[in-house]
Amino acid sequence: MPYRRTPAVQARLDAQRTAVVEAGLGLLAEHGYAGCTMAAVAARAGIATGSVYRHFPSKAELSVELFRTVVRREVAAVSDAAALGSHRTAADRVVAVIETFAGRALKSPRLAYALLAEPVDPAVDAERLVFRRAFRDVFAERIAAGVRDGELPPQDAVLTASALVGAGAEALIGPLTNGPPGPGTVPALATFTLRALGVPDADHA
Amino acid sequence: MPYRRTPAVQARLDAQRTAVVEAGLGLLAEHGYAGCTMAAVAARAGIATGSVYRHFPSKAELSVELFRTVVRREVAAVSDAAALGSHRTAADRVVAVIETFAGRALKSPRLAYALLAEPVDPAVDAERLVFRRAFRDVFAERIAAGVRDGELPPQDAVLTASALVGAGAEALIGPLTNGPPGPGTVPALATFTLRALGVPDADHA
DNA sequence: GTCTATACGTCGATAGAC
DNA sequence: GTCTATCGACGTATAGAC
Repeated sequence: MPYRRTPAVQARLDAQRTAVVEAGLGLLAEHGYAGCTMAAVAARAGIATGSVYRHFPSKAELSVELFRTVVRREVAAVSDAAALGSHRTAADRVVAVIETFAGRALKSPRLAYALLAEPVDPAVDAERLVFRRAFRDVFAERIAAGVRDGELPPQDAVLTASALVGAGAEALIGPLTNGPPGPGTVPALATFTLRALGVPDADHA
Repeated sequence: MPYRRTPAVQARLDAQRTAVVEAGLGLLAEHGYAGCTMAAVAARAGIATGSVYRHFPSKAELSVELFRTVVRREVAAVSDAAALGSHRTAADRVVAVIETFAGRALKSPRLAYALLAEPVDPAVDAERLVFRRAFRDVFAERIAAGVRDGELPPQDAVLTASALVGAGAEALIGPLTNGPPGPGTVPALATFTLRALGVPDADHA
């Protein structure tokens, strides 16, 4: 009779895989990809180095999995922030996304840097493009709605959305790398966003 | 008597190195990093694959050299664009940088994509950070001047500069990847830039 | 330019599930 | 008894220090 994987074994394997991912996320948040060595991940997960390869064929694949997990979490957070409330302007919602993301980033600077800018394997780099498109879509939907309602001046919603994604990411990289971020970063970014959307300064002073 | 490298030999080596870089730049512009295999570079330079390693110890190092060469060229182009003329506003100069970069990018889409977003070796990724800082500094100088003169509303010049770098880069990635770029891209980016700087729409309608 | 340190990925041996 | 999951040390490549 051939060997069959019993539910108990499968459950243990699943738990082990989860432990690996959790360990990786912890290391990512503390030391970025630089601290995510296979040996360190294994040690934190309580298994041997070689055993990690039972779940992920290479470090690159593990890194991609970690990246995707973090991205899912962040996209959910900003989507929620954008959806909250029922009578808010489109500009308000876009700003809420920026503020939410920036706030979370500044609270977990090492993780945010890993997500946004840390030099990484090309496989993870490719995922960054996906990540940005997801964020762009969250923006574009709101901006298009604002333009339709006449709340925002005419503009190419997708282009503005892309630009805001890039602006937010790049503006955070500086504060994330150069020591402690100043307290004015998030408000400054919000002002930038409102101006870029075409909301006159008088309307948000 | 030990082997001495004669001037003639040295000259030939230098010429060969130049040929390698030129070949790499050509391939980069046509097919991005994906087309820059060591074999292809060697073939175009008219030498054997192994000979490339006489000049660059690894593909990563060659890639970094190519990246730096392109970046030098682009930074020079936008710096010139920003410096041109003697009585232009700071906002004008910032927009000129954006328009120059975007215009050049859309004329060499494959090269621009390689420069901005193509997944690459981490060593090149690290260079991207340097590249963006250089662009940021070009912006920040002009923005700070504009704020000092009262031409632009109060703002953190470095933050706005970073944001504009990210915005320009990200806004171009879409058009660069999705087939032929629409003709409205550059003007739309210019409008975004002016608004983000805090120039009222009335002043540039 | 050499040398050391670090990290990825593999492998044979062992323990344990079927 | 057979097959599999796990261990952890090893080979190899590479990067950084001196």
